[in-house]
Amino acid sequence: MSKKATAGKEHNFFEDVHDVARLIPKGRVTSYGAIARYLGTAMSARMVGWAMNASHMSKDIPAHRVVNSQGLLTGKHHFTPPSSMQRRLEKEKVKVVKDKVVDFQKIFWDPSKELL
DNA sequence: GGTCTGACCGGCG
DNA sequence: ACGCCGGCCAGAC
Repeated sequence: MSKKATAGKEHNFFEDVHDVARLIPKGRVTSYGAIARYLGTAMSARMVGWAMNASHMSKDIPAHRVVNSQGLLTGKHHFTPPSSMQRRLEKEKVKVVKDKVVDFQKIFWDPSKELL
C-alpha cells in the first residue's frame, strides 16, 4: 500500500517553495510569481512571499535571490539588515541599483523552464 | 468559524 | 508614467 493511504493532502507550501528556492543557481534570481506558477499556484504569488518569510528559519534558503516581477528587492525589508539582501546579491555578482536587479531578465531563472 | 493580512501580479483609467 | 483595484490561497487571531 501507499505509505500514506489516507494521508490528507499535505500541501506543504513551505517545503515546496523552499525546495524551489534552494534550487536557484547562484548569480540568478527569480520572482515570486515564477515560483508560484511552477508550483501551480500562479495567481497566489503572495503566499510564495509569505512562505519565504518562513524561510527565515532555514538559512539554506537564498531568499535574497527571490524578487518580484519587477526585479525589485521588495522583500529586503524583511532582511536583517535590509541591506543584507542587496549585499548578498552583489556578492553573487548580481548588480543591484536602487533596490532593483540590473539585467533582471538576463539573470532571471524560471523554474518551470530551467527545471523542466 | 469569520475576518484580515500578506516579501505579489496584472489590468485599467 | 503612476495610482488604485481585485484576485487568489493559506495561516493567525
